[in-house]
Amino acid sequence: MNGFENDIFTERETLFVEVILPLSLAKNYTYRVPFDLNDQIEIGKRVVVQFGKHKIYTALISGITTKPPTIYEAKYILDVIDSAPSVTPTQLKFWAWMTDYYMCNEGDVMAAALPASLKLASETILILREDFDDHVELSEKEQIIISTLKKQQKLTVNDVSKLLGQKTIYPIINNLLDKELILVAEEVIQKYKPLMKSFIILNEFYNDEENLKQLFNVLDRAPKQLDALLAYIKLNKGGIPIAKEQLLEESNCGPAALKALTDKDIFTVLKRPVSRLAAHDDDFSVNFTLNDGQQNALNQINNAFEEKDVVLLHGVTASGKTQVYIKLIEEIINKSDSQVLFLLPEIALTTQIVERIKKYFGNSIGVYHSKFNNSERVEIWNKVKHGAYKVILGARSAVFLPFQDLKLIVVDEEHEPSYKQYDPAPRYQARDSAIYLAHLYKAKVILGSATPSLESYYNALNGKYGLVEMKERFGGVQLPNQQVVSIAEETKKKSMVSYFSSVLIKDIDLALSKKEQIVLFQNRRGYATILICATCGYTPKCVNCDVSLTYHKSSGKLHCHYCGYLQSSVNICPACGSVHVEQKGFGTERIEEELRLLYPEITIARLDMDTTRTKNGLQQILTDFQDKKTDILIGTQMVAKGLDFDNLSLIGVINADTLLGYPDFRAYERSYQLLAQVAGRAGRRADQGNVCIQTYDADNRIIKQVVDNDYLGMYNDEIAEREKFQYPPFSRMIFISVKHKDSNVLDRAAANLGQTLKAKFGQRVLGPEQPLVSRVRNLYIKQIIIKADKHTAIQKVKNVLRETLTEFNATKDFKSVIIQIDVDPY
DNA sequence: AGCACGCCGACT
DNA sequence: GTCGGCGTGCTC
Repeated sequence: MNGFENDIFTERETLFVEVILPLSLAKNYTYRVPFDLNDQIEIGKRVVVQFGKHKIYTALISGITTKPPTIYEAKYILDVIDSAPSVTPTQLKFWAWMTDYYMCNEGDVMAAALPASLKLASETILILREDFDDHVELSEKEQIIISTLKKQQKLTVNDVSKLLGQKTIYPIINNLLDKELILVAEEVIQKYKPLMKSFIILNEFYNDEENLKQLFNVLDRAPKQLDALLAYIKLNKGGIPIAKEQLLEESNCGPAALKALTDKDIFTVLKRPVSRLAAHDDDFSVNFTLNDGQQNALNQINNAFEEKDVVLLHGVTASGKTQVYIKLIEEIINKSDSQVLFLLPEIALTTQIVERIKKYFGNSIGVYHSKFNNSERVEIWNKVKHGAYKVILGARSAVFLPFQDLKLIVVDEEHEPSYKQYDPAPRYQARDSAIYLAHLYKAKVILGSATPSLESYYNALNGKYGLVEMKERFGGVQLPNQQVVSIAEETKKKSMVSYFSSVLIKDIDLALSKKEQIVLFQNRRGYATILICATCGYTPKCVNCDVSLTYHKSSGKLHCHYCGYLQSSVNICPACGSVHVEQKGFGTERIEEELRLLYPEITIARLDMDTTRTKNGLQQILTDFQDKKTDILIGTQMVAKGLDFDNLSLIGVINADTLLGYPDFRAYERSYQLLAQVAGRAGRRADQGNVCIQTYDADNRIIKQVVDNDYLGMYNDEIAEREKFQYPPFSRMIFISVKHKDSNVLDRAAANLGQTLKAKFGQRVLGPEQPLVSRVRNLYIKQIIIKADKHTAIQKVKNVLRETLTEFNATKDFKSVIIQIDVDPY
């Protein structure tokens, strides 16, 4: 073969691409490239492929090869969507790492990483054939479908299912296809549509002054149209089209006048895509100076970055960590044209801190979190990709953005549990993932917290991370005065009024008399009242899950907090017929009610999952509190995070025991963090604030440590416990959840898997054990834990585990057993 | 994920 | 018998 022939051969070479589908599939799939798309193929570009008989998906090219697959015939890709890769090679590396580290599928990561609008999917639709024969005999159901199609020309598969009220519909659809009455098509839903707005421009003809003068004369008798024209001339800057809204606002004419002018060809209307994202002010300016403590911290951070890639900034509440971050960010983006990622817990992103940072960085800042809709997310994605955003404030999913030149990642409140995604896969820790991401970009990471996670502090003390401490509160703000009230004692003295101790009541009265605001904290996620029959002890339970239902006053119904099951409340015990059905336990809703009885004239608001479900719910509650429309705010964990109010002087913790009693090795650490955080909200500016902690366990060391502000004491106690029982950071944990709808099958499966794993890892395997809630959504659950020794290569453990699970799932009896893996489950 | 195929109980 | 639900396997 000579070179010539070879050249021709390469030109017509058949290419195959390996693609990632946004589905939870164990492997990637190979498609064949039609010749005419050969030169468009590039890793990171999105392609349209058919997967299965009906569905069309957006897939991502992850590899290119010329070797055809041997055991099957590859399908052709249908199209290439992108002209330039949507996903960068660095992102793909990050995805691969996440897939491997968190033991999930690449498709899981893709599904989580790409904004929904970048993933098109198809929907099967039915349409009536033009040549269809009206005389064919039809069954009743077929009749329904056909007559509906005559009325509305297309139906989705889902519509048909609803129309007939049954799940199995494909046989019916197939019959209709056979009878040549309908066609099915795949309609690809293009999810991202740029937002189009109307712009107005004056016909060129009137650029000539003489013509314009004439126009004025003509319009003399149409004052509204004249107004519109004058407004146009006023706004006009060198013939750039003017937004219709702006023109309407400036003139006092209505749309009718504009329409008249357009009809006369004096104005032309142009449709143009505009950004959905609100524009901010001009360029940024960081115009404050750090105090000595902050400047010192900044210098130390910069010094530490010389040797370490990660620095932990441990600063007490109100020490002004944010100012330090801002200076640090400013230095970075001034020095080079690079990017900074600023991670925050979800909840903090809707509050003041964002406004504060926006103030400094203006237009070059982007915000990314779950409350944004899809189209907004794509716009942010693109702006990050093109480098228009220098600073990105985001919740955990912001680690997936297509950064160009990332130089720094700030992880604020690094101890926050919300950095961990629990469901669905990828079950990733955004803080830990950010550290790997930074490594890929050769960027630095700063972890900040007033109460660092034990892992991070341990890493810092052991030299893996740099450590910078800020011990002074900003502007000499005093620590709040914290008091612990024993509920047990007050109950004995009969001085409790409902859930409130005499001490707390006194504090509330005092604050109210001074017109200061109050936050009451109750760590029960919104709802907690369960019903119990006083006669027989019966408690209504969820039909799908092994949990008691909780009573919601607002809906008057019983809710399952795990699967969303709803049923009406009971007045008569279904088990024994007794009418003595009582409420037990208390959540924020109950506290609110009791408080209203005590303080009927006071404005009370509630902040929890129930009241913040809507897009603006949270913001509204916070704004009202800020504007002092609310006197008392009752809330769950949410109140602990990122809130910063001038006039807040009292924080009451209704019951600290619910935190401490949690059966988890991290319960004490979490309790400390939460209580310290809550306390830190009191009196950030004004005089010394007050914190009142009610508890049955007044001697608990964690409560003492919170009151004494003794982080180090807490750390030392806890780290000793962790070492003793070989919990992280002295080991690595992998949780394996085994689920099945049959509890007997589950028991055997879990026991079998536990045994197999014990044979390979010995003592490091714990369980199978029954979790707290042993049935969710009709699936029984057991848990196996692997505590991998810190010194053994975790990679090896994972490899063995992977093999074991593949083998396990191939076992005949256990095929339908669902296995979920959670690496670093905290 | 979502569809086909095959098995099995319930209902005409 | 037949219809429809449900479990299982497969998709390049």
